Parts: sequence; C-alpha cells; structure tokens
Amino acid sequence: MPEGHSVHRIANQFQASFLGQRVEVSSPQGRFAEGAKRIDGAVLVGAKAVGKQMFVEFDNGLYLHVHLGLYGSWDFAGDFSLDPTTKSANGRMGQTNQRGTDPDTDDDQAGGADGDSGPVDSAGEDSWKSIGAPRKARMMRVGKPLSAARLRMAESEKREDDIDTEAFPPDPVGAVRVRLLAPDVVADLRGPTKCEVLDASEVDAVIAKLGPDPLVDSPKKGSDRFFERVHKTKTKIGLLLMDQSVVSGIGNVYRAEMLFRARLNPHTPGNEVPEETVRALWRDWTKLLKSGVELGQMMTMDRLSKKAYAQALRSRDDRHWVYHREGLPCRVCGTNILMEEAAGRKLYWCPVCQA
DNA sequence: CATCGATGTTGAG
DNA sequence: TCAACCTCGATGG
Repeated sequence: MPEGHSVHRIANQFQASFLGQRVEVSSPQGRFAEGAKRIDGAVLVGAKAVGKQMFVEFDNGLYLHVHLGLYGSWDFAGDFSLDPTTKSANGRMGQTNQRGTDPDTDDDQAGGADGDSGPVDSAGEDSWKSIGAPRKARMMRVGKPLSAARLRMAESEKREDDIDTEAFPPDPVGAVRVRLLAPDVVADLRGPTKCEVLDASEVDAVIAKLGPDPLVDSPKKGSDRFFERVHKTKTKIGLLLMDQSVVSGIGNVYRAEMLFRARLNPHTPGNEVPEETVRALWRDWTKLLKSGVELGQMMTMDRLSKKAYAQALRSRDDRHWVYHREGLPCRVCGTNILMEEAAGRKLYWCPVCQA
C-alpha cells in the first residue's frame, strides 16, 4: 500500500495527463457503474491528494474519491507526459519511474520492471505506469508510439506489427473498477478499498477528518495541528503516527523509520514526547514525503555514500533502518532488530537505539 | 500450482 | 481484536 507519497504522485500524474480534458468514465468490471455514470463525459479540472486519499475534480461539481487500501493501483497507458513529481501539467522530467509504487516493497520497482525501467522517456512516450501497490509493470505500448518507442521496439524482439496491433485504448486487464479515458491517455483503477463519487461538501467532510499533510498544510499549521493531537494523549507514539486523523499519509514503513530516525521508543506515550521531538517528527515527515514524491520510492536512510545510495535505490532491502529487518543487526549499534504486532501491523524497532 | 503476505481501512463482535 | 475486502508478487513444493 502505497503510503502518502504514492498518492501525491498519482494526483500529480492526473494533473499532468488529464487536466482540462473531457473524460469518458466507465467501470469495465461493473462494480462502479452507477458512480461512473455521474462523471462520465465531464472535464477533469483538478486532482489532489490529502494523505492517502485522492480526489479528482470534474467540471460538473463532482469528485471521484479513491483510496487504494492494501492492493489498489492505477495503471496509466497511452501517449502522455510522465511526471508524478510535480503538479505542472507537463512534465518534463522524465521521470522516473513509474511506479510509483512505492516503496520498498516494491521492489519491483526496484527491478525496474516497471516502467521505468529506464529513465523513462520523456517525451511522452508511453508507456505506462502503474502506481499503487507493488506490482510488476505490464509492459504495454499503446497508441501511436513516438519514435523513441518505435526504436525500442525495433531493438527488441517484438515486431512492428505488434505495435500496429496494439490499439488504443487497450482492453482492460483484470478487474478494472474504473477507467478514465481521454483522447490520448487512459487510467485504470483496480483493487481500491474506496472508490466513490462525492460532491464538494462531502469531500470537505472527508478531509476534515484527516490530520495534517505536509504537502497540503503550511509548515507551521501542520506542525501545530500534529503537536496538538500528540501532546495531550497517552496513546503510544507508535500508534499515533499511523492514525490518519493525527497525521496524514504515514504508513507502516514510514512509521517504523521515522521512530528510528528520531531514536524514539514506539511505546512512549504521546504526552511524554518532548514538544521539540514532536515538531522534529513533523519536519522529518515533511522531508521524507517530499523525497518520496520525487524519488517514487521510500528512501529513509540518510548520509549514504554514493555507492550505498545507488544500491539502496536498487534494492528495498537496503533502503531502511529497521523496516522489515527483524532479527538483523541494527545498522547503527548491531543489536538485533525487534518485531512486534501492534494494532494488527508489524512494528520494527531497535531496542537499544530507541530505548 | 497452492499458499502466504503486504506500504490499509472498516465494521462486526 | 479480528475478519473481510481484494490483488498479485513471492515463496515453497
């Protein structure tokens, strides 16, 4: 599951690929037929993320609200600009990857399977990208491939006719809950935990229940809101970081990593964490979230050598201090990393560094 | 090929 | 506290 950075990347991708375009909305799988009907044919006028929730706005005053949950993912295909890093409508960055998935786990990404395997094309090539749960990319080239794409095809074993036979839009693969189709780009959603159409007031109600998001709230307001919730409860900080009403976007990976980075014991009651530490946590989340949006991966280790950094981006196993490292020696003190279940989720930490 | 597990949330008991 | 939701890569045979 994508943590906050993935959702921001997805919203950015929608801005870059669909902004201002009339969209054909359907539910190939059928489970969202009614909702799709309400926004079908409307113009997409915006997309934004708040924590792990995404809202796509249409010109008829309605919004598509999506939460990927554990397995959800979006697949983009067609001829579009790849740039989940910024909100600009055109990305030039070539971006990265695609995947968006996230993190670590993902590895797959790491493998570059996805899309990105390479440095992607910038030109809008194609391709596709899958953002969401870790997943191998389905390499599909659709639409009229640009020269770069053709070149690649020529170098591979694929024949040109493969290109000609790939029509746009591609047929939905698997259970596609929602398909957003514009003239040159298509986005398919599968496996979401939440997919619904809301009006403006309902969107506000959802957002009102969420804690601050560094990419939505100002540094001061965000820090204040976070501190306000943390300092007056006895709930353990390890639980508070996962509570979306306390702070938005943090998931199981970022939680464990942030606690280690702050050298904080997960069991410390919120009201016993020094104010400066609480505010430092907020600043760290801000830093990690921005980094995740740019990198398309959860890189939570600092000060790595050039070589180690490159390796970390390649393998999820080298990207974190404690996450998923039960029984392995702490990278700082050598003590075996512990794992315990908390609220149904696995929490990893170093009993010495985070005493 | 069968089973497990995962970056998450909700709602029942 | 736990099952359910729902998908697919990883793992093991």
